[in-house]
Amino acid sequence: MECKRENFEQEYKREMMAVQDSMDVLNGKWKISIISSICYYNKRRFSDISKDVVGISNRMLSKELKELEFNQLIKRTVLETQPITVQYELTDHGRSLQTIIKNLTAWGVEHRKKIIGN
Amino acid sequence: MECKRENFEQEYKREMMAVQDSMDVLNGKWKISIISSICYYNKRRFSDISKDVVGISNRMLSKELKELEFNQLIKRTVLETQPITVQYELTDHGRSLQTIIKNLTAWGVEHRKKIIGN
DNA sequence: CCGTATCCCCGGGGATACTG
DNA sequence: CAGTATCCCCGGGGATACGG
Repeated sequence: MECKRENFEQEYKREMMAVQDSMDVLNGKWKISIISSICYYNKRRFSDISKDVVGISNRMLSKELKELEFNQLIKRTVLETQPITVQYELTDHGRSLQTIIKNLTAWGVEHRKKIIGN
Repeated sequence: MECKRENFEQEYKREMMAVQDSMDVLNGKWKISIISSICYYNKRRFSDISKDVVGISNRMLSKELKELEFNQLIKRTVLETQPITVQYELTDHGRSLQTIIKNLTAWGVEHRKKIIGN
């Protein structure tokens, strides 16, 4: 009994930590939107993402993309066109967020219905 | 064809908006952790959550709880004990985040394996 | 086209102390 | 116990301009 309680607590601590790990990667005003954009189109260029994610500045897009690349969620490819273009795509690891994004989308729709109204 | 393209774009815009709606509610350093805590225990008091969510201050906990209540994710109940205690629990709407939290937990575990190491 | 460099500001959030 | 009230600071993030 006492033992079970301890396992319960430990298991809980682990889960909390895991959730935090996820949020650390996904936090920031734009991350999820950027991933969504790339995910939706499979491959997407800097300027395209910039248009998709309404309101984001070059500075922030660049910064967020770097972090996502650092966390191995996306892959950056320079295309030797003239002028140079850069393509971003999800890695397998990044693609594994698809379920979460879908759920967030669905939940957002429900939330709007219920709370935001209209 | 042209028409299909337009539908595609429109659908995409909608999904982006929905994701943003979700993130607007869930953003902030502590929200998901707080929800996780309440979700895991079903009912949870202020001081308990304060212990669960390591590092959070009274000020922030209070603020985040208010926002969650405003967005109808949690329900606040004052118990007429001596001294007064306050109980928080998820609403149906809040509980509908359970899937997302589970996915985030699972993803966090994978991410730690893959990137953070150990 | 794809960023970087600067400058600047606001508010998220920490620390601490205090009340019903 | 469950918050408020203050004070304060840092860095997230906007705007603009510039470089390869």
